[in-house]
Amino acid sequence: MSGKRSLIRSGTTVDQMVRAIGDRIVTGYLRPGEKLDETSLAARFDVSRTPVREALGQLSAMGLVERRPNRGAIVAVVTQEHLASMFESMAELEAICARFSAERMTSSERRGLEIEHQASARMVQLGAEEDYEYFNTEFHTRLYRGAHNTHIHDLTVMTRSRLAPFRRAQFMLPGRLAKSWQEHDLIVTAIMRGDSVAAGKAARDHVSIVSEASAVFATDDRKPIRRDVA
Amino acid sequence: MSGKRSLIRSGTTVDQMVRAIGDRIVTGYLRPGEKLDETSLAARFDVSRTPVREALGQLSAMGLVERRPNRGAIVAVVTQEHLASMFESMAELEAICARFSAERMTSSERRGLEIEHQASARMVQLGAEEDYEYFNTEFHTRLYRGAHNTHIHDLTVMTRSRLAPFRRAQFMLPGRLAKSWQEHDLIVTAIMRGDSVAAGKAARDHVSIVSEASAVFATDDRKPIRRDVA
DNA sequence: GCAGAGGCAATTGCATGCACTTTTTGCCTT
DNA sequence: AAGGCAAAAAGTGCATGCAATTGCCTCTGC
Repeated sequence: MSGKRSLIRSGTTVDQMVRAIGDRIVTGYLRPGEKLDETSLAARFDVSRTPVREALGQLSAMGLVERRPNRGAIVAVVTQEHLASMFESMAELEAICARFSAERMTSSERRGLEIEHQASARMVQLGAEEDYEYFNTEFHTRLYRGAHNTHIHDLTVMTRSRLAPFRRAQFMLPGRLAKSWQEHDLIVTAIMRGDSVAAGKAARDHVSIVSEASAVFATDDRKPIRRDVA
Repeated sequence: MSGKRSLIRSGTTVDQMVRAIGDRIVTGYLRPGEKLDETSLAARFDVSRTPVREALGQLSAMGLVERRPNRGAIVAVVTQEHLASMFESMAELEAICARFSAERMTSSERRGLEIEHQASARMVQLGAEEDYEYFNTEFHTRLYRGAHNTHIHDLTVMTRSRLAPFRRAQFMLPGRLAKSWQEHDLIVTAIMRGDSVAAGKAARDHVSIVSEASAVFATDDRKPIRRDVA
């Protein structure tokens, strides 16, 4: 290899590739269907093809990329039907997390959730979409952790990341911010009073609404797919 | 490479390795904590280290093996806590599948489920454990499919396979066969009358009981781990 | 006798090379 | 001019080789 591995953080080269490529997929920088050329990727990141290949294999196991034997890899393309199934699953998973959270969160976790949630109200007033999105992620992560079930946590995070590209622009919809906050409020309130059934229902409804909001963007099938890797 | 790839079926070599190693883990032939030596595995399957490495990477992404950078891979070792979380998740996932199945199964799917279920009664009478276990797998698979949600299906199958090593001997427990059948019967009945709530509850309870039965075997921490790969 | 340092064997991580498959391009035929 | 075929180009799949890291063993010093 020429010089020091400049960009990206530490870990083995393969891990770096998984993160680098995975991030680009999750953030929507690489679009579904886009071709992932081993040689180009290797050149782009200044490594040999071997770690790139391994990374693609792992991403394929995670469902983020699709591998066609002898025909290269592409960013996983999801059908409308599969997308719907993922959103529905997400709703159920979040419902479980919320339900468990209502039953199991420690008092300090409850406090943290409440505080963060109240703080986010400010973002709504200011219409600070980016900031709110950050809070939003935090909020949901708290629910996943609060469930005190590592496996559910993993499944949920995984599903969430696969949905990420399709949820990207949801807060652009007018009034979505305030509505989101109100939905969060229902969840928080239910969790606070330990009402697991209500918490589950509120969380499920929340995701369902996000799902519908996202469908708008999912259906506007965007331009022909072809962009440079870097 | 020396000759034709003899054993195992088709696909790329990496896929074969994933299946071969994954199967050995899922079936309990390779035990949690067991070291997975790249060179030995490569020699065992008569391939080079490259596909073995890739396979280990993918299995690691699936959670079946654990990779310690520069220190080799081992069969994923699950703590009691993580095991419990997986069983709990499994109960919830099965509950979802049963609930959706009650709502969505086509009449032909319902018919198939009922017929298969009734047929399995015979296995119980005969005490045919192996046969029943096969029917059992079929039964649950029908539930996963009946949910008509590919993502939930995938999550459930994945979780199930990770639990497989720990459920192996559950039917050895005396009377477990008959009890299992009765639990299935509750699920089937609920699905047949479209009672999604009852179906979900019955499925959750079913898994919970399996979980307890399995705990017996999970806790008897077995002999020191060291066995030949082949 | 034990703790720590140094060196050696074993194993992993990555790069490179070659064979095979797929895709493209250009020519020929109709 | 369009279709089809063939050869070449591109790209994937796997094997092999080498550098680097780890773990172990020994040897030394206390």
